[in-house]
Amino acid sequence: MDEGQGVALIPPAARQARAHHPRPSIEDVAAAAGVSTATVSRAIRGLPRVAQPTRMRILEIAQALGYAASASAAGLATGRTRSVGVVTPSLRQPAYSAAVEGAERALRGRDYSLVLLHLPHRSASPQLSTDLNMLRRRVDALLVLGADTLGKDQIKQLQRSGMQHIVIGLHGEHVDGEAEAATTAIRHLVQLGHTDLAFFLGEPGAPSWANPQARGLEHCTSALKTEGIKLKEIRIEIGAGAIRNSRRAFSRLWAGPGSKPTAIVCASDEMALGVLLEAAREGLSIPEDLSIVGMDGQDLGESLELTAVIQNSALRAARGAQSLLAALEGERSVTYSAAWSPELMIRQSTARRARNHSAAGMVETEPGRQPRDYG
Amino acid sequence: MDEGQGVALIPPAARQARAHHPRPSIEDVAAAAGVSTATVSRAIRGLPRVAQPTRMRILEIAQALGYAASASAAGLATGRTRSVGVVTPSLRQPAYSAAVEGAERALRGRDYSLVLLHLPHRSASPQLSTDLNMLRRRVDALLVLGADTLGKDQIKQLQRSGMQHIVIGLHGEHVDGEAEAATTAIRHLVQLGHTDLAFFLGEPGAPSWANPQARGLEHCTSALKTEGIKLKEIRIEIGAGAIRNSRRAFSRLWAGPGSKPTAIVCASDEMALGVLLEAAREGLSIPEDLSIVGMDGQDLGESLELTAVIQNSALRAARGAQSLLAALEGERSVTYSAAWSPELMIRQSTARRARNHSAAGMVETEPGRQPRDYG
DNA sequence: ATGAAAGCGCTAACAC
DNA sequence: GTGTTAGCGCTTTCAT
Repeated sequence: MDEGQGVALIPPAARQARAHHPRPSIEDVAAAAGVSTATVSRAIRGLPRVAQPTRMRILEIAQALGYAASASAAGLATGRTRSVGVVTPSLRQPAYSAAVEGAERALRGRDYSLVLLHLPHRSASPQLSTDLNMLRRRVDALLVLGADTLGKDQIKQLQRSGMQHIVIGLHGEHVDGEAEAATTAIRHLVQLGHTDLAFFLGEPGAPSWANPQARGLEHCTSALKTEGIKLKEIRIEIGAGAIRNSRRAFSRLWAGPGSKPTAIVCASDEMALGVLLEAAREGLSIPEDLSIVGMDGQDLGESLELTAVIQNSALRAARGAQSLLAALEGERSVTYSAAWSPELMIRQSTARRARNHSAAGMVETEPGRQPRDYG
Repeated sequence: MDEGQGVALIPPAARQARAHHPRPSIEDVAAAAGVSTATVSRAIRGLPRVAQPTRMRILEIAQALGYAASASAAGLATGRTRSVGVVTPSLRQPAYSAAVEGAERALRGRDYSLVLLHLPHRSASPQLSTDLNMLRRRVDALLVLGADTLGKDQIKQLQRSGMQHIVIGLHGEHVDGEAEAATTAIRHLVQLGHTDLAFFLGEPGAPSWANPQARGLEHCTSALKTEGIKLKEIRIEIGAGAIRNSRRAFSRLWAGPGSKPTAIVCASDEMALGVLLEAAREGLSIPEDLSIVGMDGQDLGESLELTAVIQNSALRAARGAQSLLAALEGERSVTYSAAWSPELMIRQSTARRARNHSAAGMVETEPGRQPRDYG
């Protein structure tokens, strides 16, 4: 790090220029063009009541002067900032960073800018409210990523404030996204003929998307039991330890007595990776000997060619942003919360259950099916 | 997706309220407190010339009214927006998202907000300049992530505009970050006694940090040769195909004739993962049979307990942001570019070369060393 | 098609 | 310690 004595790249002349804040104002442009500021304003924003030649001249001059309207002044005059706040609990988790990317794209496409607020812990701290409040006067609307990012009270506060907002990923009264995702994954495997499954999921109390412990899942599992399908639930620490822990859990599972599952659902791609590594070590072929379904399935899942229940959070966030903008421009209210509907992305890590699957894995490949180059 | 007919969670009453934009202004607060707006302004911003009881009263009233100063109005009055723009080429790559996180933290800690600009392709398109220009009037300073994010002309333009900015990750005249990182990694392995190395790196022309093809690296490699150390360079597609490709490359390498390297440097954690998977399949123990060094080494590398050359980009970005703020508040100029100094993070994937290491791997473990639970 | 003028909500001198 | 006042740079009627 050498910020302190970092190389100053600008020549003294430019430095001078900056020191005097020589940013041209709309008046400068108006004067240079010999018109009023009102005309310049219309011309630059592409509003109608300007003669074509006049407009051209103004645009040229503005360009030459390097003029751009001050966001503050425009904002004060119009009452709108042309920016929306995006609050996310994480930037490292692919689902969230993808969502932020999606939102950014949607917003920038409409000439809105995105103010990022990173709220790692969903606490009801006064600090948090302060941060939200700061945002409130800075942006026209709020896109909240993650159902648990804001507490109920904060959501209420938002609603009271009358600020337009959308919460992406909320599992509300009607839909439980997590359970739905888990169900989707399990259904896929059952359809492939698997009757002995393991489910690697988060510890009870784990936050957000990695924790499919909702009653929807319990419905699903009890339904399974009546069909004679075994589903062993294995709780894994999520987050940084997910890979290590799922490796360990898989080893234990495989070394243990009793029948081995022919398919595993993992609540995150990291867990799936752990299973993949350990399975490679055991000499198992994926998906011939063992089917694996991931969740979240963005970058890592894609690279690993993992069949996964994906969130397409980028698209969802983009849509959310679009709704927000539509509401802003159309004056209508969209203050609402959207539920997450997961999609199943079938890739290379699941296959129909081998007919004569032994308890220990290590079975001949189904005829006609190429072994994958998985470990 | 159901934004269109999404559940509106606010009751009609609140909806009414919003419709009338009932945001209190500073005058409302002043009136309610029986003071002037100037006093309110001072009180709220914590400026000195306000009596303690007055301040308390004002703060209370402001709180009760849900007042927060309009950023636009304040910005127009002060000439500063209290926000800085962060431009990043990516949010998915851990190094960048970590950097954004770091910057956000630093900025929010100082009550600045962060406006995000995502510029995936470093093109000289007019669109890009437009976007940059938009930002210019919206933020007080710019933090540019990535050496290649902006083209030379755009940097020049920035400099001319006099906007405060810092570029993080630039390998300038003096330091070549990539080569330095590669050198660091290689040196580590050589010190562990390895004399036969492979280097998985990006294709020529690959962007930014994953492409250590600078002349610094060539210096390093030629130096190695004179020491009798073999370094086989293997070019791998980076990005989405990195894992798959490095698996393939490793298989080929291992199946091929001749001596096998005892250590591998990977230009990204994804490549390292590919190697890890394939090594597990070959029955190799890491690091006993094979040492692996990753690069970028944030989340994935950490989870895999990979020895890696890390960028600590979060810290770097935070420092950059701090410098920017210091400059903004102190009026001094910091327009400069910072170079990246990589650090070696020694974790579990490298070990001293086994004494009687066979060409094929599969060697007894060094006495006294626990085999890792790697695949 | 263009211009004059009245703010938008806040801050910062300056006066008291 | 507190109030008065003059803008900040733009948008937006309303005239012309």
